[in-house]
Amino acid sequence: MASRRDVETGVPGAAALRLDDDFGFAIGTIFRAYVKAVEAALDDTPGGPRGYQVLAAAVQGDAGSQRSLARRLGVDRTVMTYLLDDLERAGLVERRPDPADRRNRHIVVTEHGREHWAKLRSEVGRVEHRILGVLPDGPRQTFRDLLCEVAGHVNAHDRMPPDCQEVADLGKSGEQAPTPRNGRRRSTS
Amino acid sequence: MASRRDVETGVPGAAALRLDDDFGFAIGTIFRAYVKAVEAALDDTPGGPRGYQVLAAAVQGDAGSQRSLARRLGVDRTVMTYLLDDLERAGLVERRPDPADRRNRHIVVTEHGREHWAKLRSEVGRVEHRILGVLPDGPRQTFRDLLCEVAGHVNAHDRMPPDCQEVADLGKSGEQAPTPRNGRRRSTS
DNA sequence: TATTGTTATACTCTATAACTATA
DNA sequence: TATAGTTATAGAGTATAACAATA
Repeated sequence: MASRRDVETGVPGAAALRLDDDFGFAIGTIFRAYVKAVEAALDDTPGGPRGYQVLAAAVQGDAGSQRSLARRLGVDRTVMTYLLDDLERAGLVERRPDPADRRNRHIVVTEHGREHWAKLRSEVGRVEHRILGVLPDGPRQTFRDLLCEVAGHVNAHDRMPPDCQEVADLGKSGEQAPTPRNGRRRSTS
Repeated sequence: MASRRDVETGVPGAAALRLDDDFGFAIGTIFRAYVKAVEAALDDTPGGPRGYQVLAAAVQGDAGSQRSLARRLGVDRTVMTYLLDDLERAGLVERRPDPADRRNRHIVVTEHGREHWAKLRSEVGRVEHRILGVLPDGPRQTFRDLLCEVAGHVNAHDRMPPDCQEVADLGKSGEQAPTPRNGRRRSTS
């Protein structure tokens, strides 16, 4: 049960004293480096990484309505509107009104969007390959599998799958937490 | 060399079609969930996760000057000023002028800061433990080790260690990339 | 002149709250 | 009344540039 670090900290899996062994710092470092590199690769894509994910969902064909897609991607529905405005203006996706419920709008890729995504996909893949390049083949695949397993679990608990949505109501109100804590305002001019 | 997915994509380690197997989505999901939970745990700590990391460095005793610490944490030096303003006002750290070079200011913990950090440390550890809770002990430690290995590599390549800083000049100018790409401005009113 | 730290300003991103239309 | 989508406004976070003190 106890890992090697527990002797030091007394807490299972506690944050380490050394920065290069801190979980939060490690995942933050990787995430920022990945986002930065992907943003560079997605320079000509509206919405950057977000737009790419929307495009990916649309290519897959199961993007669904704006609302459900926004929930799945963890963004606010208003952000999704802006995102789709940009993607639609670039001719990558289209908003298609749902005949069954005319309040909904389904997101579908255009042919151009499909081609564009195919190109982006390989570029993004190269970024991932570069970031994970330190690890040998075996450990890299292990790491990837574990990462996806953890993410899947987090996703299932934090933001319920779009199907069993009604179970999620446990005091948490809307889409995202406000989190204003950094009260920095000195300049009153 | 080729993983199971390469057959589909043609690119080693390429982003997957399915969202739950996408590297970027996975690490983004974990990172956001972690930050959100940590922010909740660090509600009474100025600067949130950033402030916690500054505090950790100060407790460790090798925080150094504001500049070097900012570089190590990957934040702008102006942000570091605001961060330290808040932490100092809360009585957690102190700015101590460096006798050797009076431009520098060394960051040191107060006794209160040390006690506060000890409490935060265990709370943050619990968050990590909860996020990684799906994985059995063995795989969890494996995942942690691989994560830190990748992060260490990324850190060494992306932002050179504070010592051999002069090697880093390869066209990249300052601290952080601007990255304005999301040209969304419709309201001209 | 270069660098550390500070301050002020502008801009980007996001949240919130209206509003419209459908149900 | 409730929901999907849109729009406008306000706030938080960050970058940029100017500045002061020191080297």
